[in-house]
Amino acid sequence: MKEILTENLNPPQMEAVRRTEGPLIIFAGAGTGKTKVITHRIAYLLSLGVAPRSILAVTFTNKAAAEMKKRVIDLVSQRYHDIWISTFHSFCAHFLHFEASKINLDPNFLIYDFADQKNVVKDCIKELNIDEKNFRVSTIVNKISRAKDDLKFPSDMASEAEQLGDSFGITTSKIYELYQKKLKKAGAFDFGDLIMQTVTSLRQLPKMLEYYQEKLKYIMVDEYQDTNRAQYTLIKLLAAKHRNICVVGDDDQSVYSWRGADINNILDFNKDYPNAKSVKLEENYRSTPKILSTAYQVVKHNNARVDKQLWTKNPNSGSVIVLKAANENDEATKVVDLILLNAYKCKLSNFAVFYRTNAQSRTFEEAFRRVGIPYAIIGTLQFYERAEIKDIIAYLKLIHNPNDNVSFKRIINIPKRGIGKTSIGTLEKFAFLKNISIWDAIPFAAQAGLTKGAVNALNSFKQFIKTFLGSKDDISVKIISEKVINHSGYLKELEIENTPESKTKIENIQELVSAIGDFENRSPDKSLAGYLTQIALISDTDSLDESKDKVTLMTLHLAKGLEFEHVFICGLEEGLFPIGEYAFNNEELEEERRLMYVGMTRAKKHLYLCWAEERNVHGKTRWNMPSRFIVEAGFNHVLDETEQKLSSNKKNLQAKTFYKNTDNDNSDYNIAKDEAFLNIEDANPYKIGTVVLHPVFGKGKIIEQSGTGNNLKLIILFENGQWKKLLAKIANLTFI
DNA sequence: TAGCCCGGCGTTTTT
DNA sequence: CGCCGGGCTA
Repeated sequence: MKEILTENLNPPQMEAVRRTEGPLIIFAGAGTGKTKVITHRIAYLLSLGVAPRSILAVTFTNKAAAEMKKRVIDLVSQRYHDIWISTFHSFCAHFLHFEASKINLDPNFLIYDFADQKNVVKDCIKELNIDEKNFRVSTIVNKISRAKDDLKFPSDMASEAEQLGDSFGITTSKIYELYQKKLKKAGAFDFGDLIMQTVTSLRQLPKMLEYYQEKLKYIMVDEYQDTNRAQYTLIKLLAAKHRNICVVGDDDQSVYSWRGADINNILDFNKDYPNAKSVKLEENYRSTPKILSTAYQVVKHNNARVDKQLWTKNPNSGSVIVLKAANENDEATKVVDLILLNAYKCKLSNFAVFYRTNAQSRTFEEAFRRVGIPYAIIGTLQFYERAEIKDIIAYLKLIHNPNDNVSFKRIINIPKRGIGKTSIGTLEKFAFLKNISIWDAIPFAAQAGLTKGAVNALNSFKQFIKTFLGSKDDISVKIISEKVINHSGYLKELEIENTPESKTKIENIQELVSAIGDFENRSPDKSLAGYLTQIALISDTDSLDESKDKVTLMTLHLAKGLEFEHVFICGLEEGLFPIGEYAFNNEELEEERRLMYVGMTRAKKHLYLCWAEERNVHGKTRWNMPSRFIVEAGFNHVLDETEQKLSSNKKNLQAKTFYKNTDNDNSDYNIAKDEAFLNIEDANPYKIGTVVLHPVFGKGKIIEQSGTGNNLKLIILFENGQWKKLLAKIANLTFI
């Protein structure tokens, strides 16, 4: 058994599997068989006689957890199904649920998602009379979430802000404090709370901590580079006794710092565990040598990284190509053309288009529609984020817990019951003063001054919800949901609307009902509470349905972990990718670069780097320089040629559409002539060579101009070596 | 109360 | 340009 488990592994993989005792860090580069190592390691532990219940493996996504579970079970036998393989969040949710009585908690807690959080923060801002203009709701939610990622309580945020004299932080800490009170009242945790509360409880209850430390003898963490402070602390606490902690990750693929992930957790692993063994998996089974070396050229520009270089036995075929477009439509057209050119030899599901921002997807969507190529946009609006789904879920949440004000407010007037903003505002204020939930305030609606119509509507709504309250634990979630949909008037309103949109909504609701049916067939805990917990923790990024033959479109962030024959990385322009208007700080730039690296290493055979000279952003045209990442990838001539073109200013300078990096296929794709830069003589003060002062970028020299009048565009080389394309009219330049 | 209009704003989002 | 949210009006 032990031999069988390790015989298909390469030497470092084998070492990683066999090193079961003591701290171990596995640097697992893209496509190096990371999941294989983790699953084999679990199987190997079991073969050594380790009890399944002593093993904990944590991942970030449900998809990864499911995949891991499946592969472990494939390797060993079914009877080992009770190994704890789950996401951080579901581990903590289970922990809190299980230990609820010991930590003085209602085990039926709700889990609030981002939208719920925003609603609560909105209420807090109103209640505290804070000027909404200066405190944007999503900014506050993010700040609160970051604080939780760092295990900071409102008081911590307050004292930190006071020390810095940061008035924004002080106000945010007040919002945070009230926010926590509201969540507590509603019996809800947000995602950050799940982790933070678990850590806090374990810290406060040494006996309980000891129990878990003893129980979980072997701990594995996947995607360790993406852990935040709270997750890091959780693992450190749990592993402190046996110290059999194995972390797997790739610092080069750390792209979530903006969500609290700290790349130093992986880079400093050896500081936390000085005797840690380190294994590097560098043999790549996915990509061609060309792709790997090109990706390495880019990522090696980063300083904050452990040096490692992927290599492969794969044959040197395929290509890495730069694709230059005149504008975003041209970019999409060229991508579509190339897919059509190559589609005869492979399936559409072998193609993926990556972009930095969701807004870029529209152009591609239009282009794909135009030629009738099936496509799937991943991640724009997830199933459980759709309004109609959230509405039905809100009904279920309210049935589960009528004190859930967020859900109450969401559906009180959906379908329309004639209870508008004013009524609900009045009732809410009343509830607030009496320190009760809105639900409990309904009997006082008339007293609170609501109109007769509103009072009646509220009462019949209450009656409707009440019909479920007594029996919610006895009838199935599916039946509850069907009753809600049919008897609340929700479905009827959609049917009457009878638009394409409303029809889609009805379909989605039907899909939800069948998903609930699935839940009841699968889940051991079939209660309404169990269902709500489950859906709160799942997203459907795994809705990537590989059975359908479609081109995949997604942001680079979502691409991590996936692979495709043909990968198009689009919008490779300064300011878009790397993103940002002004100069980066180096950390941010390095993260952008890692994102580029992630994108590039998704490609198995063909990698296309696309950029457009001109792009419509927020309704305005922007002129972009090619991304430094294209240059770093070794295509210096893209920049050289652009600069040359800018400085020589010759009409009809010939520009090759593709800059080939291999001698292989696609050489038949034709070269487009480019006339983007015309030589316009024009009486204006912005002569080429003039030195100007820009309020943000400082001193610079005009090296190019195009357009006339209001449309006069200048390309200015600034002192720090950056060049920017600016519209003369709005650039606010002064002559010096 | 509900629907319309206008102004502001505009990365990425595993749970 | 297109979305969202707030405020105004029928």
